[in-house]
Amino acid sequence: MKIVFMGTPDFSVPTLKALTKAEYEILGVVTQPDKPYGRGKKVKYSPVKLYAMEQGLQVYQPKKVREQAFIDNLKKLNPDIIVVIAFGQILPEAILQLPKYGCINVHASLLPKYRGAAPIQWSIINGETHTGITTMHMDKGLDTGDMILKDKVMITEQETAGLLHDKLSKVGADLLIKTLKTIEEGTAPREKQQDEAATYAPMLDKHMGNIDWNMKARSIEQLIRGLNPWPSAFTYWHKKMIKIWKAEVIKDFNIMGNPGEVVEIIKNKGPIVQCGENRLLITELQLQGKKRITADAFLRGHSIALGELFTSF
RNA sequence: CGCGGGGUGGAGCAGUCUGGUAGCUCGUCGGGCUCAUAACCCGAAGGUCGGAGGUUCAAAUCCUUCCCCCGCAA
Repeated sequence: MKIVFMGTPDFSVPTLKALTKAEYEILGVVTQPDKPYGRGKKVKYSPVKLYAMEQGLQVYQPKKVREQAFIDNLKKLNPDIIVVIAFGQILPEAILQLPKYGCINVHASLLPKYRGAAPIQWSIINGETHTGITTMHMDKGLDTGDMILKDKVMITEQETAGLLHDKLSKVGADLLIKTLKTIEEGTAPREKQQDEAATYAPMLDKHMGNIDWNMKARSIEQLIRGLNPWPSAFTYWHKKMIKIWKAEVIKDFNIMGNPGEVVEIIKNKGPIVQCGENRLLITELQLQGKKRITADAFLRGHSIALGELFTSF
């Protein structure tokens, strides 16, 4: 089975790694073009490119995969199948139909739920108890193709998007190898998605992390975990941005003060903030320009007074 | 050369502008109080103030340079 791999971020790497370990013939690795990235605006390679180079694999970085030159190139390679995982570009029909076995995709949710760019984060933000990986035959739509295999993963109460991301990327690698085997053997299942049951997990943006203290404590806590490590949940205190990395829901339906108000300070733990429903004990945070520290450590150097407000600007 | 914040005993901060014996809140160790304590009281240890060079009678503080961490923006 001759394979072309398409992927870009960390999430894709374990799958590429699994393919190389399973000794599939990888004709080429397609990843997003190098861009200035990070502080100082330096050009950095994508994680997939770094790994591919390390393995001596041929790397392709078309600006747009729909360019004819790239498609011609792909035809010359003549792959049996194209494996796509978190690549970052939409594939045109011409590519979808090019390989004998088509293009298969590894998606980080149990389809048809959480189609789209950020399924991992949204599953936590929405308080799901489980999610998973689905492999599918790609079609024109966004994550709408016929499903092949699925693997379910539980979401724990402590789960952050980062942890779940790492778990799922490994599960995805294993599931892809299984999927390829079934395709080779001709035993691959093929199940249509029920579009009525579909939900979307749109791309995250920074503003989502701005905590609205009118929300329920539970929802805010899920938001904090779902946006950890990126783009992170934050609020403002004395005009300075503070990222909230960890918090616990404190159940008490009595309202004390306004949403966002510090209503209690627990020594050696952190401040308790009133929310729209229940309260939140902040246990780990990060002041702008500073390192991420426990709320306990924060309180040794800064004094937060009762009645102070966390605000959204 | 994208913008900006920061590196001070084990932790988190102040002090830097306006050079002059290194401070605060904790932690640690010893002692006391207490039925008891993470509470309170008394005492102690612990710092080449990120590295290098320079200015000065004197540098955490001023100048030059390097290293590292972080926020924004991408």
